[in-house]
Amino acid sequence: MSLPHAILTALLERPSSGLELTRRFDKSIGYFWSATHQQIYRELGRLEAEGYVRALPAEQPARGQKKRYEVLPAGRAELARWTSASQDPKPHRDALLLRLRAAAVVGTGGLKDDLRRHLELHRRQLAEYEEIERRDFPPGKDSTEDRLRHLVLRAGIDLETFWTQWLSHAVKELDGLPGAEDTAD
Amino acid sequence: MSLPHAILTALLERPSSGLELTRRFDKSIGYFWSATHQQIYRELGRLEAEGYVRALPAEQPARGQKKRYEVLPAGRAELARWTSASQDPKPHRDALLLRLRAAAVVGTGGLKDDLRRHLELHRRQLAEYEEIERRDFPPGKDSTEDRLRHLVLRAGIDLETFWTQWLSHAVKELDGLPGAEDTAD
DNA sequence: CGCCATTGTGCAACTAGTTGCACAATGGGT
DNA sequence: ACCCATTGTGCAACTAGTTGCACAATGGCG
Repeated sequence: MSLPHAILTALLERPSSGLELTRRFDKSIGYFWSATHQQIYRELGRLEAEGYVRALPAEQPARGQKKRYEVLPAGRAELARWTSASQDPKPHRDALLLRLRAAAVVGTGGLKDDLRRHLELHRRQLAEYEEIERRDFPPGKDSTEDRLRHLVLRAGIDLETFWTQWLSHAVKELDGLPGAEDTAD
Repeated sequence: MSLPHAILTALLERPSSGLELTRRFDKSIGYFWSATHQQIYRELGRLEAEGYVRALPAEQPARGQKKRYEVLPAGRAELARWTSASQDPKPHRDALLLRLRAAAVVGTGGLKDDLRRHLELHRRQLAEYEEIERRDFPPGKDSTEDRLRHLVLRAGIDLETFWTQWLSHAVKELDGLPGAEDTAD
């Protein structure tokens, strides 16, 4: 139940319209909390109904009209409450690990190619994060806000580093294995 | 849409009743694909209806009765198909990173304690994985199946290692920061 | 001027996962 | 013999996330 809080955070960083939010969710925030535009519009409606955000008044509130939202004090308070409240980690779900485990039973046929593909995707993501780090966090930028945001980015970088290493290892390991016995019935 | 495949994998490793499956999902498989007993029972019903598994016949098919399920050939084929089909990685969702980012805007009050708590949880999980590695994968156990399962376990170990390191670093960083300014309005 | 691709907003239906409860059988204690 | 805690199975309702579509405004192009 964190999408509303992700939106509040994004709106506090900068008041935006639904579409702008959607774009920003495709970058930065979306790296660890993704959302489609449909989710975002729906949630903006709810947040407005609850008095957490409001639409900045526009002359023409017609349909295909840009509506910018800003966070109200109640929204900021709610975000602060949520942020500091203790939360249990959600259980992981990783389909790739599950498939590898299944492959131990039904054979590794076909899986190897997909591992390679994932490796490539993670390499790309890692490169993107490193580019962001270079661009947004040059030495010297270390206000409190910068340090915290940098910390989040470091998590992304280290995670992608882990995945590229593990996947490289996995691919190598599968290459050394007997291979695709009983792939399908 | 992988719960049915997680269940098929578990049942191929060993035919089980709903409750046995539930227990095994609290260990091993559940480490990367968690499920509650309610989900499992519901899914077993579906898998049976689709002809992927069947209940081993018991004398008294009454209510509080153990029912053991086994995988049918169609189920194995479906699992093999799913395992080797290419799948895109699901977008991540990590509430802790989101909260950290929110904290850059609304202050870090309260968050630090929870980071420490999470650090402790990840340390415990890491220790558990390492114990499993010692117990189940002594040197020499390296059949194809063992190698694949070990690979999965390694992913778990490396992930928990990452989290403990990152969280240690994050806690240290927060300690050096001005602290809980505008925590709540 | 009219067409139509693009931008921006949104609803509705569906799927997956979670929470809360119910209830039968079993087996040990009194 | 009876109680009741534990084990095992399951339904129903709810919440969150995804997919598919719809439709208005804008602006460039023939």
